[in-house]
Amino acid sequence: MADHKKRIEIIIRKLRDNCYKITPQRMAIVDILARSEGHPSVEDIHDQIKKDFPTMSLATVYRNIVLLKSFGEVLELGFPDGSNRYDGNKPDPHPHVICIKCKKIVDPDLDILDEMTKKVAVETDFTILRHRLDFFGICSSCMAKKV
Amino acid sequence: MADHKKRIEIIIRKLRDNCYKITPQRMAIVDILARSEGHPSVEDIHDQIKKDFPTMSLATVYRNIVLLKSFGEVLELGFPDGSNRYDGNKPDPHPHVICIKCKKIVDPDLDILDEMTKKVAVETDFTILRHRLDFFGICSSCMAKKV
DNA sequence: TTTGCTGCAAATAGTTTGCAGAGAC
DNA sequence: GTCTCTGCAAACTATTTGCAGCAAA
Repeated sequence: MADHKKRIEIIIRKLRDNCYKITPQRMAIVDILARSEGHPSVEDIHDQIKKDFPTMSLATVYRNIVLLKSFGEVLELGFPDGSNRYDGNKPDPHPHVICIKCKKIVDPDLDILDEMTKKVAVETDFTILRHRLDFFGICSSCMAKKV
Repeated sequence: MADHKKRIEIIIRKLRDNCYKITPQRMAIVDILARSEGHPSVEDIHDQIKKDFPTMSLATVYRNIVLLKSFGEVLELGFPDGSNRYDGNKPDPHPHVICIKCKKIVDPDLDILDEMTKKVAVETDFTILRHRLDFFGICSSCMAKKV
């Protein structure tokens, strides 16, 4: 079974288990988030769904994202400039590499991060629960364009 | 000379060099940011200055922070929950360890970060310009309180 | 004196909420 | 049939902006 199909099943089960209803709008949002290779924004999700549900309201997108976040099934990526992007495919915190030109977001593999977390815990005497690591730069295709 | 005094001098020189006026309100903001051990928010800065300038407006704080950011003399730490904190003492990007209980922010030493940045650049084929690394956890004193 | 700065208030953008009707179960 | 969900519009919060008077240089 395709990866995103599994994610959709997991999310639906969580919704049912917690007595939430499966509405077409909610399903459409879950569907986009579960695929979410591109880390869509609320606007992206809303725009995409409006093709099928012209009356879909932004409030519904926001409400469902809050709900899915509360289950830990969506990762919210808030950026300093105020923009928010979402990942419902890999909802656990992981590093991101962000192109400041085209806004593309890539997920790198970084095995040293766990080791680093331990070092930080020792040094600061904190109990570390989670982290957030973003690299900002320019991707190779934007670099080639030299815009 | 104390560290923050140097920072204040550096910032004042930049302002003068760029023909910006040195007003009492601006100085008060620079002063707080240059000390900024605690990574204050705009509200923090505003509240603190209102003791001396009861008419100080939030708009002035925002405007001056924008100005200082444009010189690279203040680091803005925007968080996913929408809150913003500022560091005018160490304005270059550096990792933070944040207590989710008392909101204290500590700066750890992390020398592996440069190495990690290089690895990411190779792996993703990005030109990395800057990064943002935050660890979220509970500090030892909040841990002891067990609230 | 000149020009930029401040304080106020209004505008803005992103997100949340109240309410009445629609729809899932 | 019950109770949650949705869509709409209004509310809200953090930040920005227009303007007239004020003050640094």
